Amino acid sequence: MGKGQQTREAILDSAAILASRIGLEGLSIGLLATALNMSKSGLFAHFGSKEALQLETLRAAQQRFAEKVFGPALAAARGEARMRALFDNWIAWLQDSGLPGGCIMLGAVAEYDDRPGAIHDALVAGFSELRGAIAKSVRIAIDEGHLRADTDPWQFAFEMFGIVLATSHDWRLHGDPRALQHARTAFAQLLSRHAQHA
Amino acid sequence: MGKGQQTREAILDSAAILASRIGLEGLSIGLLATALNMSKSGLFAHFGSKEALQLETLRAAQQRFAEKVFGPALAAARGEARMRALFDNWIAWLQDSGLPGGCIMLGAVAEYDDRPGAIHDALVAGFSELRGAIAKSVRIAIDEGHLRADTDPWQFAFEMFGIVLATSHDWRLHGDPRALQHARTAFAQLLSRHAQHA
DNA sequence: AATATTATAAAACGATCGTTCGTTTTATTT
DNA sequence: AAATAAAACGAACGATCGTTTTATAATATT
Repeated sequence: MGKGQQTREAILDSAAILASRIGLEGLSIGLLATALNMSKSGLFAHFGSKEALQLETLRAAQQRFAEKVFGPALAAARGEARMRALFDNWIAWLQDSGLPGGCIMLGAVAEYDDRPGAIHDALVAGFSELRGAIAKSVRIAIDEGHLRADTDPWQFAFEMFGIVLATSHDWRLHGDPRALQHARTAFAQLLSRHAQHA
Repeated sequence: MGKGQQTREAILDSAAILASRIGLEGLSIGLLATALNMSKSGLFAHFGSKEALQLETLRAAQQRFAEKVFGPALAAARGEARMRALFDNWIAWLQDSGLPGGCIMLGAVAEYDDRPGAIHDALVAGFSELRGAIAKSVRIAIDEGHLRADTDPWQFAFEMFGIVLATSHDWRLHGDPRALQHARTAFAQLLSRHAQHA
């Protein structure tokens, strides 16, 4: 790996920390350069525009989510076990994504849900893919006979997502540790509500 | 009402529109002044600081939420009917809060959940109060014999909040109208899961 | 070791930020 | 109608924003 690629990754690591705290929009090249003991222009040259830096930061966050949450869940057995793993990993991700300011993507949604552009598009694509992957895991659980056949995968994914969002809210805004128990309880009931009983 | 109060309210109306689109932080006095055909300094004098303007904008949004969502629900009969009214009003609020950029408070949470200060405190207070009010409405429904006695009001409020958050997400980021149906289905099942059967 | 390429730096750009300062215009009250 | 207070203005402040230009230092390639 060349020197350029090396600093580029260091920049993106630092950018993720900053973006998690102040958002993708608030991410400033000046602050980022100071944090890295670099010049603004030297840093800037790596990306060519702020939007490119934001996009790369977002892309890196999406990739890390895939690695830490989705990837490990694929190691679990098809069906209910995998869904439980996915949920557990996701909740763990909320508590510690390795960043001080919480999930970059959830933060970016609030900023860019109504601002057209490349970042908006990347968010839509990412969350659509995520929701689709959840729905798919539901379908697999149905096929495996773990969930009832009349379970609506999209409805299930919607409710699961809601549990995650509420957990994130309570955990981040209120620092409420009960959120984790609430989440576990809610998901257990969501699962049992659609469970295929023998 | 004096002239000052009059323009002050016009400013806050315009500020709500801007803040809903670009966030409380992105709310700029220059843009706001331009939108109102005022001078920056003239506008600024009404509040004395940007943070004061942000706080007033937030406070106005909280008040409008109370008027449009919570207040009307109190007109419904105690218990389940009131909870349904609250939920319906809330979902309607997500679709049209009168602002082009969605709920200001939900947006502000993403910006200020980890930034200490007066805005953070106002958000914590507001959402705590909201959650407490939901829990209270659950307790009333239990007392009225509509919900089972072993229903945990906080758990219920958590799940209800999650449904709202997921609805907001799908509606705003994806513009997905199915979100409304998903929300209704989820809430109906949440209610029936805790329903006290005769 | 010499050369070509890449990476970083320094300085400056115009724009906008929140804020302050006098001053002037507009309302309100006497 | 005169006196007073409130409100809005225009200009400027220092700071920071993203970006561009020009130049130097470090790295890779031959």
